[in-house]
Amino acid sequence: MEYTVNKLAKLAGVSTRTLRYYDEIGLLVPARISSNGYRIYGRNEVDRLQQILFYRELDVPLDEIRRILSADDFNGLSALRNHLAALKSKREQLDLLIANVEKTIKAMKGEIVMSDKEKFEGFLKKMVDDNEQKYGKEIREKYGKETVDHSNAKLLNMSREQYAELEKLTDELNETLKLAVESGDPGGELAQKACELHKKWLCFYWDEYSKEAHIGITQMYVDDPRFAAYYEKIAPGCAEFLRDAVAIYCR
Amino acid sequence: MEYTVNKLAKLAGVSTRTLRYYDEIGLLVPARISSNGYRIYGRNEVDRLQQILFYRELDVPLDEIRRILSADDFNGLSALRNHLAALKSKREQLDLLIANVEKTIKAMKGEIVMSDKEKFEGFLKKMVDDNEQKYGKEIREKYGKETVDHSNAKLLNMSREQYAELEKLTDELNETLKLAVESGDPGGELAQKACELHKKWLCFYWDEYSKEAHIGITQMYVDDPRFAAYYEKIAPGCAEFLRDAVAIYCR
DNA sequence: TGTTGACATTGACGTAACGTAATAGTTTAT
DNA sequence: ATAAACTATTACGTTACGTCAATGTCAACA
Repeated sequence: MEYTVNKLAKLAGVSTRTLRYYDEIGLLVPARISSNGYRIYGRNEVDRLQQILFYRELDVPLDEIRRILSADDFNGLSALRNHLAALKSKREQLDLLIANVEKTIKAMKGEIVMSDKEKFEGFLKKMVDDNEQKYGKEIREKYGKETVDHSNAKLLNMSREQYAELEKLTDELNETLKLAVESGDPGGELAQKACELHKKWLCFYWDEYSKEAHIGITQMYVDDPRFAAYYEKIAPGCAEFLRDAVAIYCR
Repeated sequence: MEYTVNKLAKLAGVSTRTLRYYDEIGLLVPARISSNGYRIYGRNEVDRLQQILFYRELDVPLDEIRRILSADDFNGLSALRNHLAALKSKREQLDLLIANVEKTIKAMKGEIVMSDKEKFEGFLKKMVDDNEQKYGKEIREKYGKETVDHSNAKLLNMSREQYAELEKLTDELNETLKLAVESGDPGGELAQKACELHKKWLCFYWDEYSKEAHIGITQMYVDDPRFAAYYEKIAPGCAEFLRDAVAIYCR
């Protein structure tokens, strides 16, 4: 049950370079180093590598894979369930693409005419789907299936102008949020402006807005490392700040 | 029907940088450059971009996409059909992965026990599938469905030792081939050795060997740019050389 | 008319996830 | 004992862009 680099590499169908790289970035560290300096992998590493490859298959960056696998609350089983859901979602997306290609073939045979927009439909849906893949399950669990489906449906039905508007709103929100965090006061003017923008932003996805849901989702931004990471990129401590600000905003 | 970078980028869901990069590498050149130096894309470019994204979706390197799209015999319709087949093949692979994950979940719940080898089954099958994706259709068309299916089935059923043997044989074949090409004589000793190795190599995939099929497939190595590229990497003019050598070998 | 803001351009350097030598020590097989 | 097959580290190359930076252009508004 002990493998050297080559053995494990062949078993898993990856290169030895890959294994050394994973060691280098601390993603998959050998169980031990033998006296001659060779990397020795054991059962645990085999399992971990399997997990890694699963996520890699989904184009999850190695950085994030490490985070996922080392999350405090990491639970192999639930991670796999999530993974399974993601795979199925990917398959649905593939089905969309396949349908699009079939449609295109028909279009080329002159049977139908496709608009420029339609030509990229598979890819647009893919974007929605990526979103779904990342956050769908959690949101679904917390806010119910209909909310999410509705949200996606809304996104798909948006016109180009609406989409542009959403993009603009997003930028404005992020900018305001950044300044607000710098100001440091969750009850301040900037922060409350950010809350309002965030509410508007949410209403792009939601059909009905409630203060409880607003508070709930900002709490989730704090709890879920994926959301947290997103907001952390805007400003340090941003998720917490937004949660606190929204708590005041909704009072 | 005319788009500037930003317009086309938003339409297709890619970045403007991507479009400028595609221009830079000659993959998607604008229809014209307006007087102010702006890139202007038209209907043709929209279609071409759609094709590009299709292939990109399949992780085909941009280099190869360009080759595919610019092949002399390129036929949009048949390319799309090929693309469709590839997508469907990808979906099948996904199904395998999904099955594997489900199995893993069961294993984690203690219902079944998986061997180390089984743990990577989805990925091994993926390799077969990649092969299939690349060459499946052409071979299928020329040699019939059963030959290919059999070939894949054989590959999947191979034991680890057999697999190692195949790898070794492949290396030996490539090495001999390289030397043979350098010698320059298709009828020479080295070349004929290479032919024999190639025959052995083929027999790893085929159930029955025939001289005609051997000659046929080496001809295809010359005709099909994808195979040609593979052999070109071993030695310049390698595909042609092998074809000529095999013609002598089978006489 | 001047200025502003949203566009466009070309460099040019950064990045992720390895591939691919080059060089050198170790183990295994004949 | 010597070759073949493995291991190691170091280091530069590659693909497909992301991300500034510096600069130019265009439409609109005060």
